[in-house]
Amino acid sequence: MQENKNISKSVIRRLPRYYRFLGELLNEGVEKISSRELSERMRLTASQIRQDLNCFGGFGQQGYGYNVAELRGQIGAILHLDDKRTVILIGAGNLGRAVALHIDFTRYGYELTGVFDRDETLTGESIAGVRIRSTDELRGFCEDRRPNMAILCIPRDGAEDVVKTLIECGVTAFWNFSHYDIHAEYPNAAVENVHLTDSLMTLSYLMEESGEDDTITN
Amino acid sequence: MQENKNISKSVIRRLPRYYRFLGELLNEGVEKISSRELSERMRLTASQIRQDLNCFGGFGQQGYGYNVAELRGQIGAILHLDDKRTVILIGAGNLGRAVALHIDFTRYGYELTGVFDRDETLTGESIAGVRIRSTDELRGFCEDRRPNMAILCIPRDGAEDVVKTLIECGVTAFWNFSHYDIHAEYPNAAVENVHLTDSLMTLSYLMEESGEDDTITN
DNA sequence: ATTTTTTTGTGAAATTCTTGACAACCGCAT
DNA sequence: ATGCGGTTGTCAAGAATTTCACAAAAAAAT
Repeated sequence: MQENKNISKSVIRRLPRYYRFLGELLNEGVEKISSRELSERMRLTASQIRQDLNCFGGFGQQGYGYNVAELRGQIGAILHLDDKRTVILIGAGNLGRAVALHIDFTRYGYELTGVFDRDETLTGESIAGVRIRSTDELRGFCEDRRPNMAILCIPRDGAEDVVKTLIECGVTAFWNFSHYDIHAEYPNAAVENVHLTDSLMTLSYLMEESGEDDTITN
Repeated sequence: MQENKNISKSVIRRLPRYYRFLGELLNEGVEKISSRELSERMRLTASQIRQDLNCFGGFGQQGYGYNVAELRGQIGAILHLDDKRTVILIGAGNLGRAVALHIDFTRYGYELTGVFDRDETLTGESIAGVRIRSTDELRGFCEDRRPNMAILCIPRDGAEDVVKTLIECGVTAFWNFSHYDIHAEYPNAAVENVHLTDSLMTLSYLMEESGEDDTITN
Protein backbone atom coordinates (compact mmCIF):
# COMPACT_ATOMS: atom_id res chain seq x y z
CA MET A 1 0.00 0.00 0.00
CA GLN A 2 1.14 3.59 0.72
CA GLU A 3 1.75 4.78 -2.81
CA ASN A 4 3.50 7.93 -1.55
CA LYS A 5 2.90 9.81 -4.77
CA ASN A 6 2.89 13.28 -3.28
CA ILE A 7 -0.04 13.35 -0.95
CA SER A 8 -1.35 16.88 -0.57
CA LYS A 9 -1.77 18.49 2.80
CA SER A 10 -5.47 18.98 2.11
CA VAL A 11 -5.94 15.25 1.93
CA ILE A 12 -3.94 14.60 5.10
CA ARG A 13 -6.02 17.11 7.01
CA ARG A 14 -9.16 15.21 6.15
CA LEU A 15 -7.86 11.80 7.21
CA PRO A 16 -8.36 12.29 10.96
CA ARG A 17 -11.95 13.27 10.29
CA TYR A 18 -12.52 10.13 8.26
CA TYR A 19 -10.96 8.17 11.07
CA ARG A 20 -13.27 9.78 13.58
CA PHE A 21 -16.42 9.15 11.59
CA LEU A 22 -15.44 5.57 10.85
CA GLY A 23 -14.94 5.04 14.57
CA GLU A 24 -18.47 6.26 15.19
CA LEU A 25 -19.85 3.97 12.53
CA LEU A 26 -17.98 1.08 14.10
CA ASN A 27 -19.54 1.92 17.46
CA GLU A 28 -22.93 1.89 15.83
CA GLY A 29 -22.20 -1.57 14.48
CA VAL A 30 -22.15 -0.52 10.83
CA GLU A 31 -20.14 -3.02 8.80
CA LYS A 32 -19.89 -1.50 5.35
CA ILE A 33 -20.44 1.94 3.91
CA SER A 34 -20.45 3.45 0.46
CA SER A 35 -18.75 6.70 -0.41
CA ARG A 36 -22.20 8.19 -0.99
CA GLU A 37 -23.53 7.27 2.44
CA LEU A 38 -20.36 8.49 4.12
CA SER A 39 -20.45 11.70 2.12
CA GLU A 40 -23.96 12.47 3.34
CA ARG A 41 -22.91 11.92 6.90
CA MET A 42 -19.76 13.96 6.65
CA ARG A 43 -21.22 16.66 4.42
CA LEU A 44 -18.75 16.43 1.63
CA THR A 45 -18.86 14.94 -1.85
CA ALA A 46 -18.62 11.22 -2.54
CA SER A 47 -16.14 12.03 -5.25
CA GLN A 48 -13.81 13.65 -2.77
CA ILE A 49 -13.91 10.66 -0.47
CA ARG A 50 -13.07 8.27 -3.28
CA GLN A 51 -10.35 10.57 -4.55
CA ASP A 52 -8.85 10.95 -1.08
CA LEU A 53 -8.82 7.27 -0.25
CA ASN A 54 -7.42 6.43 -3.62
CA CYS A 55 -4.24 8.32 -2.81
CA PHE A 56 -3.33 5.41 -0.59
CA GLY A 57 -4.67 2.48 -2.51
CA GLY A 58 -7.94 0.78 -3.33
CA PHE A 59 -9.62 0.10 -0.01
CA GLY A 60 -13.07 -0.31 -1.48
CA GLN A 61 -14.84 -2.87 -3.52
CA GLN A 62 -17.00 -2.03 -6.50
CA GLY A 63 -20.65 -2.76 -5.96
CA TYR A 64 -20.09 -3.12 -2.24
CA GLY A 65 -18.38 -0.07 -0.76
CA TYR A 66 -15.86 0.06 2.04
CA ASN A 67 -15.54 -2.23 5.03
CA VAL A 68 -15.73 0.13 7.98
CA ALA A 69 -13.37 -1.69 10.32
CA GLU A 70 -10.79 -2.34 7.68
CA LEU A 71 -10.85 1.17 6.27
CA ARG A 72 -10.52 2.66 9.73
CA GLY A 73 -7.56 0.41 10.38
CA GLN A 74 -5.91 1.44 7.14
CA ILE A 75 -6.35 5.13 7.85
CA GLY A 76 -5.04 4.59 11.36
CA ALA A 77 -1.97 2.97 9.88
CA ILE A 78 -1.47 5.81 7.40
CA LEU A 79 -1.64 8.23 10.33
CA HIS A 80 0.81 6.03 12.23
CA LEU A 81 -1.54 5.71 15.18
CA ASP A 82 -0.15 2.26 15.89
CA ASP A 83 3.39 3.50 16.37
CA LYS A 84 4.61 3.80 19.94
CA ARG A 85 5.87 7.26 20.77
CA THR A 86 6.79 9.30 23.78
CA VAL A 87 5.75 12.86 24.40
CA ILE A 88 6.69 15.59 26.86
CA LEU A 89 4.68 18.60 27.93
CA ILE A 90 6.33 21.97 28.35
CA GLY A 91 4.23 24.30 30.47
CA ALA A 92 2.00 23.10 33.29
CA GLY A 93 -0.39 26.05 33.39
CA ASN A 94 -4.12 25.85 32.80
CA LEU A 95 -3.80 24.87 29.21
CA GLY A 96 -0.98 22.39 29.69
CA ARG A 97 -2.82 20.64 32.47
CA ALA A 98 -6.01 20.48 30.46
CA VAL A 99 -4.26 19.01 27.44
CA ALA A 100 -2.45 16.44 29.56
CA LEU A 101 -5.66 15.39 31.28
CA HIS A 102 -8.09 15.75 28.44
CA ILE A 103 -6.30 13.98 25.60
CA ASP A 104 -6.28 10.21 25.69
CA PHE A 105 -2.70 9.87 24.51
CA THR A 106 -2.47 6.11 24.66
CA ARG A 107 -5.30 5.91 22.18
CA TYR A 108 -3.08 7.51 19.57
CA GLY A 109 0.07 5.65 20.49
CA TYR A 110 1.62 8.23 22.77
CA GLU A 111 2.97 7.96 26.27
CA LEU A 112 3.46 11.10 28.35
CA THR A 113 6.90 10.72 29.89
CA GLY A 114 7.74 14.18 31.16
CA VAL A 115 6.22 17.49 32.22
CA PHE A 116 8.24 20.67 32.59
CA ASP A 117 7.54 24.12 33.94
CA ARG A 118 9.83 27.03 34.64
CA ASP A 119 7.86 27.86 37.78
CA GLU A 120 9.92 25.98 40.37
CA THR A 121 7.09 26.03 42.91
CA LEU A 122 5.31 23.44 40.78
CA THR A 123 8.27 21.05 40.74
CA GLY A 124 7.33 17.76 42.33
CA GLU A 125 3.59 18.07 41.73
CA SER A 126 2.07 15.57 39.34
CA ILE A 127 -0.16 15.84 36.30
CA ALA A 128 -1.73 12.78 34.76
CA GLY A 129 0.58 10.69 36.89
CA VAL A 130 3.74 12.40 35.70
CA ARG A 131 5.96 14.44 38.01
CA ILE A 132 6.53 18.08 37.04
CA ARG A 133 10.20 18.92 36.53
CA SER A 134 11.99 22.23 36.36
CA THR A 135 12.79 23.48 32.89
CA ASP A 136 16.44 23.34 33.93
CA GLU A 137 16.21 19.58 33.66
CA LEU A 138 14.78 19.70 30.15
CA ARG A 139 17.99 19.25 28.19
CA GLY A 140 19.31 16.46 30.38
CA PHE A 141 16.00 14.64 30.28
CA CYS A 142 15.72 14.84 26.50
CA GLU A 143 19.27 13.73 25.87
CA ASP A 144 18.62 10.78 28.10
CA ARG A 145 15.05 9.82 27.27
CA ARG A 146 14.78 11.01 23.66
CA PRO A 147 11.10 11.94 23.53
CA ASN A 148 9.57 11.89 20.07
CA MET A 149 7.30 14.86 20.44
CA ALA A 150 6.86 17.97 22.58
CA ILE A 151 3.68 19.80 23.45
CA LEU A 152 4.24 23.50 23.97
CA CYS A 153 1.82 25.21 26.34
CA ILE A 154 4.01 28.14 27.26
CA PRO A 155 3.92 31.90 26.76
CA ARG A 156 5.30 33.38 23.60
CA ASP A 157 8.50 34.74 25.12
CA GLY A 158 9.90 31.45 26.35
CA ALA A 159 8.99 29.45 23.28
CA GLU A 160 11.84 30.29 20.94
CA ASP A 161 14.52 29.13 23.38
CA VAL A 162 12.68 25.98 24.31
CA VAL A 163 12.25 25.02 20.68
CA LYS A 164 15.94 25.63 20.05
CA THR A 165 16.92 23.43 22.98
CA LEU A 166 14.55 20.67 21.95
CA ILE A 167 15.73 20.69 18.36
CA GLU A 168 19.30 20.40 19.59
CA CYS A 169 18.29 17.36 21.63
CA GLY A 170 16.73 15.73 18.59
CA VAL A 171 13.06 16.41 19.18
CA THR A 172 11.56 16.90 15.74
CA ALA A 173 7.83 17.11 16.36
CA PHE A 174 5.91 19.88 18.07
CA TRP A 175 2.29 20.28 19.05
CA ASN A 176 2.40 23.99 19.52
CA PHE A 177 -0.23 25.82 21.57
CA SER A 178 1.99 28.84 22.15
CA HIS A 179 1.61 32.09 20.27
CA TYR A 180 5.06 31.66 18.83
CA ASP A 181 5.12 30.38 15.25
CA ILE A 182 7.68 27.63 14.82
CA HIS A 183 8.71 28.15 11.28
CA ALA A 184 10.89 26.95 8.53
CA GLU A 185 14.17 27.46 10.34
CA TYR A 186 13.82 23.80 11.13
CA PRO A 187 12.81 22.23 7.84
CA ASN A 188 12.78 18.69 9.17
CA ALA A 189 10.56 19.41 12.13
CA ALA A 190 6.93 18.38 12.06
CA VAL A 191 4.75 21.11 13.51
CA GLU A 192 1.09 21.43 14.28
CA ASN A 193 0.18 24.89 15.45
CA VAL A 194 -2.99 25.14 17.48
CA HIS A 195 -3.63 28.83 17.63
CA LEU A 196 -6.78 29.03 19.69
CA THR A 197 -6.97 32.78 19.48
CA ASP A 198 -6.77 32.63 15.69
CA SER A 199 -9.72 30.30 15.75
CA LEU A 200 -11.64 32.63 18.04
CA MET A 201 -10.96 35.58 15.75
CA THR A 202 -12.08 33.62 12.73
CA LEU A 203 -15.30 32.87 14.56
CA SER A 204 -15.72 36.56 15.33
CA TYR A 205 -15.63 37.24 11.62
CA LEU A 206 -17.97 34.41 10.74
CA MET A 207 -20.52 35.47 13.36
CA GLU A 208 -21.06 38.73 11.63
CA GLU A 209 -21.07 37.41 8.11
CA SER A 210 -23.09 34.25 8.67
CA GLY A 211 -26.44 35.99 8.45
CA GLU A 212 -25.69 38.07 5.39
CA ASP A 213 -25.17 35.04 3.11
CA ASP A 214 -23.38 34.94 -0.25
CA THR A 215 -20.44 36.93 1.10
CA ILE A 216 -18.33 33.89 1.79
CA THR A 217 -17.28 31.31 -0.71
CA ASN A 218 -16.03 27.81 0.10
CA MET B 1 -13.70 49.98 3.12
CA GLN B 2 -15.08 46.41 3.29
CA GLU B 3 -15.71 45.69 -0.34
CA ASN B 4 -17.51 42.42 0.50
CA LYS B 5 -16.94 40.94 -2.91
CA ASN B 6 -16.95 37.28 -1.91
CA ILE B 7 -14.03 36.91 0.41
CA SER B 8 -12.75 33.36 0.35
CA LYS B 9 -12.37 31.33 3.50
CA SER B 10 -8.67 30.92 2.83
CA VAL B 11 -8.19 34.65 3.13
CA ILE B 12 -10.25 34.88 6.31
CA ARG B 13 -8.20 32.15 7.94
CA ARG B 14 -5.04 34.14 7.37
CA LEU B 15 -6.36 37.38 8.84
CA PRO B 16 -5.91 36.41 12.50
CA ARG B 17 -2.32 35.51 11.77
CA TYR B 18 -1.70 38.89 10.15
CA TYR B 19 -3.32 40.48 13.16
CA ARG B 20 -1.05 38.57 15.49
CA PHE B 21 2.14 39.42 13.63
CA LEU B 22 1.18 43.06 13.32
CA GLY B 23 0.62 43.13 17.08
CA GLU B 24 4.13 41.83 17.60
CA LEU B 25 5.57 44.42 15.26
CA LEU B 26 3.68 47.11 17.13
CA ASN B 27 5.17 45.86 20.39
CA GLU B 28 8.59 46.07 18.85
CA GLY B 29 7.90 49.66 17.92
CA VAL B 30 7.90 49.06 14.16
CA GLU B 31 5.94 51.81 12.42
CA LYS B 32 5.74 50.70 8.82
CA ILE B 33 6.30 47.48 6.98
CA SER B 34 6.38 46.39 3.35
CA SER B 35 4.69 43.29 2.07
CA ARG B 36 8.12 41.85 1.38
CA GLU B 37 9.41 42.33 4.92
CA LEU B 38 6.20 40.94 6.38
CA SER B 39 6.32 38.01 4.02
CA GLU B 40 9.80 37.07 5.20
CA ARG B 41 8.69 37.21 8.78
CA MET B 42 5.53 35.22 8.23
CA ARG B 43 7.03 32.82 5.72
CA LEU B 44 4.61 33.40 2.93
CA THR B 45 4.80 35.30 -0.34
CA ALA B 46 4.61 39.07 -0.56
CA SER B 47 2.18 38.63 -3.38
CA GLN B 48 -0.22 36.73 -1.19
CA ILE B 49 -0.16 39.41 1.45
CA ARG B 50 -0.94 42.13 -1.06
CA GLN B 51 -3.64 40.03 -2.66
CA ASP B 52 -5.21 39.23 0.70
CA LEU B 53 -5.23 42.78 1.97
CA ASN B 54 -6.57 44.03 -1.28
CA CYS B 55 -9.77 42.10 -0.77
CA PHE B 56 -10.72 44.69 1.78
CA GLY B 57 -9.32 47.85 0.26
CA GLY B 58 -6.04 49.60 -0.31
CA PHE B 59 -4.43 49.86 3.10
CA GLY B 60 -0.95 50.41 1.74
CA GLN B 61 0.87 53.20 0.06
CA GLN B 62 3.09 52.71 -2.94
CA GLY B 63 6.76 53.29 -2.27
CA TYR B 64 6.11 53.23 1.49
CA GLY B 65 4.35 50.06 2.54
CA TYR B 66 1.77 49.60 5.26
CA ASN B 67 1.41 51.50 8.50
CA VAL B 68 1.54 48.80 11.14
CA ALA B 69 -0.84 50.34 13.65
CA GLU B 70 -3.40 51.33 11.05
CA LEU B 71 -3.31 48.01 9.24
CA ARG B 72 -3.71 46.13 12.48
CA GLY B 73 -6.67 48.28 13.36
CA GLN B 74 -8.27 47.67 9.99
CA ILE B 75 -7.86 43.92 10.26
CA GLY B 76 -9.22 44.03 13.79
CA ALA B 77 -12.27 45.83 12.47
CA ILE B 78 -12.73 43.33 9.66
CA LEU B 79 -12.62 40.56 12.27
CA HIS B 80 -15.10 42.50 14.40
CA LEU B 81 -12.79 42.45 17.39
CA ASP B 82 -14.17 45.80 18.51
CA ASP B 83 -17.72 44.51 18.80
CA LYS B 84 -18.97 43.77 22.29
CA ARG B 85 -20.27 40.23 22.65
CA THR B 86 -21.24 37.82 25.37
CA VAL B 87 -20.23 34.19 25.54
CA ILE B 88 -21.20 31.19 27.61
CA LEU B 89 -19.21 28.07 28.33
CA ILE B 90 -20.86 24.66 28.30
CA GLY B 91 -18.80 22.08 30.13
CA ALA B 92 -16.61 22.92 33.12
CA GLY B 93 -14.22 19.98 32.89
CA ASN B 94 -10.50 20.24 32.40
CA LEU B 95 -10.75 21.66 28.96
CA GLY B 96 -13.59 24.07 29.69
CA ARG B 97 -11.78 25.45 32.69
CA ALA B 98 -8.57 25.86 30.77
CA VAL B 99 -10.27 27.70 27.93
CA ALA B 100 -12.12 29.98 30.33
CA LEU B 101 -8.94 30.79 32.22
CA HIS B 102 -6.46 30.79 29.39
CA ILE B 103 -8.19 32.90 26.78
CA ASP B 104 -8.21 36.64 27.35
CA PHE B 105 -11.77 37.13 26.15
CA THR B 106 -12.00 40.85 26.77
CA ARG B 107 -9.13 41.35 24.38
CA TYR B 108 -11.31 40.09 21.55
CA GLY B 109 -14.47 41.85 22.66
CA TYR B 110 -16.06 38.99 24.58
CA GLU B 111 -17.47 38.83 28.07
CA LEU B 112 -17.99 35.45 29.71
CA THR B 113 -21.45 35.64 31.24
CA GLY B 114 -22.31 32.04 32.05
CA VAL B 115 -20.81 28.63 32.71
CA PHE B 116 -22.85 25.43 32.64
CA ASP B 117 -22.15 21.83 33.55
CA ARG B 118 -24.46 18.86 33.81
CA ASP B 119 -22.55 17.64 36.86
CA GLU B 120 -24.65 19.18 39.64
CA THR B 121 -21.88 18.81 42.20
CA LEU B 122 -20.05 21.64 40.44
CA THR B 123 -23.00 24.01 40.68
CA GLY B 124 -22.08 27.06 42.68
CA GLU B 125 -18.34 26.84 42.10
CA SER B 126 -16.79 29.62 40.08
CA ILE B 127 -14.51 29.72 37.06
CA ALA B 128 -12.91 32.96 35.93
CA GLY B 129 -15.25 34.76 38.31
CA VAL B 130 -18.38 33.22 36.84
CA ARG B 131 -20.64 30.91 38.84
CA ILE B 132 -21.22 27.43 37.42
CA ARG B 133 -24.86 26.64 36.74
CA SER B 134 -26.65 23.40 36.11
CA THR B 135 -27.39 22.61 32.48
CA ASP B 136 -31.07 22.62 33.48
CA GLU B 137 -30.83 26.38 33.69
CA LEU B 138 -29.34 26.71 30.22
CA ARG B 139 -32.52 27.40 28.28
CA GLY B 140 -33.86 29.89 30.78
CA PHE B 141 -30.55 31.71 30.97
CA CYS B 142 -30.21 31.99 27.21
CA GLU B 143 -33.77 33.19 26.66
CA ASP B 144 -33.14 35.83 29.27
CA ARG B 145 -29.57 36.88 28.63
CA ARG B 146 -29.23 36.14 24.92
CA PRO B 147 -25.55 35.24 24.72
CA ASN B 148 -23.98 35.73 21.31
CA MET B 149 -21.70 32.73 21.33
CA ALA B 150 -21.31 29.38 23.09
CA ILE B 151 -18.13 27.44 23.76
CA LEU B 152 -18.70 23.69 23.79
CA CYS B 153 -16.33 21.70 25.96
CA ILE B 154 -18.52 18.67 26.46
CA PRO B 155 -18.42 15.01 25.49
CA ARG B 156 -19.75 13.94 22.15
CA ASP B 157 -22.97 12.41 23.43
CA GLY B 158 -24.39 15.53 25.03
CA ALA B 159 -23.43 17.90 22.26
CA GLU B 160 -26.24 17.35 19.80
CA ASP B 161 -28.97 18.21 22.32
CA VAL B 162 -27.14 21.22 23.66
CA VAL B 163 -26.66 22.63 20.18
CA LYS B 164 -30.33 22.11 19.43
CA THR B 165 -31.36 23.93 22.59
CA LEU B 166 -28.97 26.78 21.97
CA ILE B 167 -30.08 27.23 18.38
CA GLU B 168 -33.68 27.37 19.58
CA CYS B 169 -32.70 30.12 22.00
CA GLY B 170 -31.09 32.12 19.23
CA VAL B 171 -27.43 31.36 19.80
CA THR B 172 -25.87 31.31 16.35
CA ALA B 173 -22.16 31.01 16.98
CA PHE B 174 -20.27 28.03 18.36
CA TRP B 175 -16.69 27.52 19.34
CA ASN B 176 -16.79 23.78 19.33
CA PHE B 177 -14.20 21.69 21.19
CA SER B 178 -16.44 18.64 21.34
CA HIS B 179 -16.03 15.64 19.08
CA TYR B 180 -19.44 16.25 17.65
CA ASP B 181 -19.43 17.97 14.26
CA ILE B 182 -21.97 20.74 14.12
CA HIS B 183 -22.96 20.64 10.53
CA ALA B 184 -25.07 22.19 7.91
CA GLU B 185 -28.38 21.47 9.59
CA TYR B 186 -28.04 25.00 10.85
CA PRO B 187 -26.98 26.98 7.80
CA ASN B 188 -26.99 30.32 9.56
CA ALA B 189 -24.82 29.25 12.45
CA ALA B 190 -21.19 30.28 12.58
CA VAL B 191 -19.04 27.39 13.72
CA GLU B 192 -15.40 26.98 14.50
CA ASN B 193 -14.51 23.39 15.23
CA VAL B 194 -11.36 22.88 17.28
CA HIS B 195 -10.73 19.20 16.97
CA LEU B 196 -7.61 18.74 19.04
CA THR B 197 -7.40 15.04 18.35
CA ASP B 198 -7.54 15.67 14.62
CA SER B 199 -4.61 17.98 15.01
CA LEU B 200 -2.71 15.37 17.01
CA MET B 201 -3.35 12.73 14.38
CA THR B 202 -2.19 15.05 11.64
CA LEU B 203 1.00 15.58 13.59
CA SER B 204 1.43 11.82 13.89
CA TYR B 205 1.38 11.61 10.14
CA LEU B 206 3.73 14.54 9.65
CA MET B 207 6.23 13.15 12.15
CA GLU B 208 6.81 10.12 10.05
CA GLU B 209 6.88 11.87 6.71
CA SER B 210 8.89 14.93 7.71
CA GLY B 211 12.25 13.21 7.30
CA GLU B 212 11.53 11.57 3.99
CA ASP B 213 11.03 14.85 2.12
CA ASP B 214 9.26 15.44 -1.19
CA THR B 215 6.34 13.27 -0.14
CA ILE B 216 4.18 16.17 0.91
CA THR B 217 3.13 19.04 -1.27
CA ASN B 218 1.90 22.38 -0.03
C1' DA C 1 13.49 69.37 -11.01
C1' DT C 2 14.58 65.05 -12.44
C1' DT C 3 15.92 60.52 -11.92
C1' DT C 4 16.19 56.40 -9.33
C1' DT C 5 14.42 53.28 -6.06
C1' DT C 6 10.86 51.20 -3.71
C1' DT C 7 6.47 49.34 -3.26
C1' DT C 8 1.64 48.81 -3.97
C1' DG C 9 -2.49 47.21 -6.60
C1' DT C 10 -3.97 44.18 -10.06
C1' DG C 11 -4.74 41.37 -14.24
C1' DA C 12 -3.21 37.10 -15.90
C1' DA C 13 -0.69 32.72 -15.69
C1' DA C 14 0.31 28.75 -13.12
C1' DT C 15 -0.75 25.62 -9.82
C1' DT C 16 -3.58 23.08 -6.75
C1' DC C 17 -7.86 21.25 -5.32
C1' DT C 18 -12.59 19.69 -6.05
C1' DT C 19 -16.18 17.93 -8.70
C1' DG C 20 -18.28 15.50 -12.59
C1' DA C 21 -18.61 11.61 -15.47
C1' DC C 22 -18.19 7.02 -16.78
C1' DA C 23 -16.01 2.43 -17.71
C1' DA C 24 -15.01 -1.56 -15.14
C1' DC C 25 -16.44 -4.44 -11.69
C1' DC C 26 -19.02 -6.91 -8.04
C1' DG C 27 -22.90 -9.17 -5.94
C1' DC C 28 -27.39 -10.68 -6.36
C1' DA C 29 -31.65 -12.06 -8.31
C1' DT C 30 -33.71 -14.50 -11.77
C1' DA D 1 -25.73 -18.06 -17.17
C1' DT D 2 -27.29 -13.63 -17.67
C1' DG D 3 -28.77 -9.11 -16.63
C1' DC D 4 -29.48 -5.44 -13.32
C1' DG D 5 -28.46 -2.13 -9.73
C1' DG D 6 -25.01 -0.23 -7.20
C1' DT D 7 -20.29 1.29 -6.38
C1' DT D 8 -15.45 2.00 -6.98
C1' DG D 9 -11.30 3.85 -9.30
C1' DT D 10 -9.87 7.25 -12.31
C1' DC D 11 -9.46 10.65 -15.90
C1' DA D 12 -10.67 15.05 -17.23
C1' DA D 13 -13.12 19.32 -16.59
C1' DG D 14 -14.02 23.02 -13.61
C1' DA D 15 -13.15 26.00 -9.71
C1' DA D 16 -10.36 28.03 -6.44
C1' DT D 17 -6.05 29.61 -4.88
C1' DT D 18 -1.46 31.15 -5.29
C1' DT D 19 2.17 33.19 -7.73
C1' DC D 20 4.08 36.05 -11.31
C1' DA D 21 4.89 40.24 -13.55
C1' DC D 22 4.46 44.91 -14.34
C1' DA D 23 2.32 49.59 -14.66
C1' DA D 24 1.37 53.35 -11.62
C1' DA D 25 2.54 55.89 -7.77
C1' DA D 26 5.06 57.57 -3.96
C1' DA D 27 9.36 58.53 -1.67
C1' DA D 28 14.19 59.27 -1.77
C1' DA D 29 18.25 60.71 -3.94
C1' DT D 30 20.71 63.50 -7.00
